[in-house]
Amino acid sequence: MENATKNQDGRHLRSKQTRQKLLEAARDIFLQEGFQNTTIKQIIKLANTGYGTAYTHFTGKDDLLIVLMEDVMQKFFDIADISFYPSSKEEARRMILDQVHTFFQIAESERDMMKVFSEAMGLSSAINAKWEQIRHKLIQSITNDITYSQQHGLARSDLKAELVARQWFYANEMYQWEIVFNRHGVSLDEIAKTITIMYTDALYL
Amino acid sequence: MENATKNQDGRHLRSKQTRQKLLEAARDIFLQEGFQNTTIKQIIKLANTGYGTAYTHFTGKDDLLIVLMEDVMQKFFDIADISFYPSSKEEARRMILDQVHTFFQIAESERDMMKVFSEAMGLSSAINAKWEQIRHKLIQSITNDITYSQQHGLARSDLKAELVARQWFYANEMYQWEIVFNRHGVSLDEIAKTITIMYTDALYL
DNA sequence: ATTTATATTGACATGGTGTCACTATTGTCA
DNA sequence: TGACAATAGTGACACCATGTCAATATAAAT
Repeated sequence: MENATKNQDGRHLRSKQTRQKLLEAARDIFLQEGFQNTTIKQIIKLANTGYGTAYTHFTGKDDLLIVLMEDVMQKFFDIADISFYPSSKEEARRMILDQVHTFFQIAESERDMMKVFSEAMGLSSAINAKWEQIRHKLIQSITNDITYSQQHGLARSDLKAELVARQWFYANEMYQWEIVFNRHGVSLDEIAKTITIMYTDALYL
Repeated sequence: MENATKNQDGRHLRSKQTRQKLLEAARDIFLQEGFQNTTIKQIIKLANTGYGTAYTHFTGKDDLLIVLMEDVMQKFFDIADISFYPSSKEEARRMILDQVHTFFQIAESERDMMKVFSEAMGLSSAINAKWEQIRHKLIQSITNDITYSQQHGLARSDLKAELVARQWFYANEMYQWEIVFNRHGVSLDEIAKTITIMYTDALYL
């Protein structure tokens, strides 16, 4: 009666275990094969379930990956929740630099999964929509930070906060992909520093 | 004898015509259906050729689109070739604003094709590589412009030109996609102005 | 023990792809 | 001109992944 979650069946338990097996198998295969090359067959084989089973728990490959994305997404959302109430340009710069570092470090630590996401974004509109959520939340958060700075006389007010926020976010996002794919000889640190200086020198008074 | 191009067969001519028919049909279908939903079947039907014919002229869907991309790519390359020798911050700002406008205007005028490219980039690594060429060329060009400005005492020299160039390009590219997909109420003009001001105020002395 | 509810299963229909052996067309040369 | 060569075009076919569904297995309830 108190057990509010659900009918605490053994059935339900079995179902949850199967689902979990599928998710873990999917993770392994995705990491090994990438999104495109992964087939349901491979996943159910590793998970040791029947073919149709995958479809009773998930709507398809996309859905499987989306669930796996959610962990990583949370890390990004956490960045948006960092408080931002600087009282000077210098303080703002320090705080922003920290955020950029955090952002880039997620890219590094989750590199392999991020590669899969990147591939899957182009292949699945559902996954794309999921990523769009991250974008939206982070841009929203940056917009708030800029607005705060403007209202407290720290930042120039002649530009629309949201337009500036997008510009800033895009630079971050794209550099993040560069880091994921190791496209650069330049250190993560120097990138963070450079883009932060450009941003804060343009925006803050 | 003088006809250096090739064996001036009627065969060769016929072949060229078939190829052209396929390209035109592909263009129509791509615009109508998008990349993913387009099938070779649809293309060859519209082009009035046999199924296998498409494969003798092109390696597949990707290849067809890549050839169609080349026209548009040229427009982007043209931007990179615009000369840039400003003698003051103000002049630099004007010139850069012009470039941004041009860049955005391509997005607008080629909107439908750009949408197809965008979709296809995620689906085909060959097409992705093609787009990467555009990125590379434009970033290279911006890097040169920054270096010139630094060497002539117009721009700060404490930042690596290439890092700044990437940051700038990414903002442009991402906003361009927004324009392509009409994601914004804000005018193209205000976007161009905002990002240019941010960029030049940060970089130029 | 019987019935009901839920979970699992794999065979099947579907649809697109790329290949390849074959046909058709055009050019060449004796 | 007729035979042969070279090139272009063709569509049937094998392949493979997907998602569905009717059937089956397992657990719960009575």
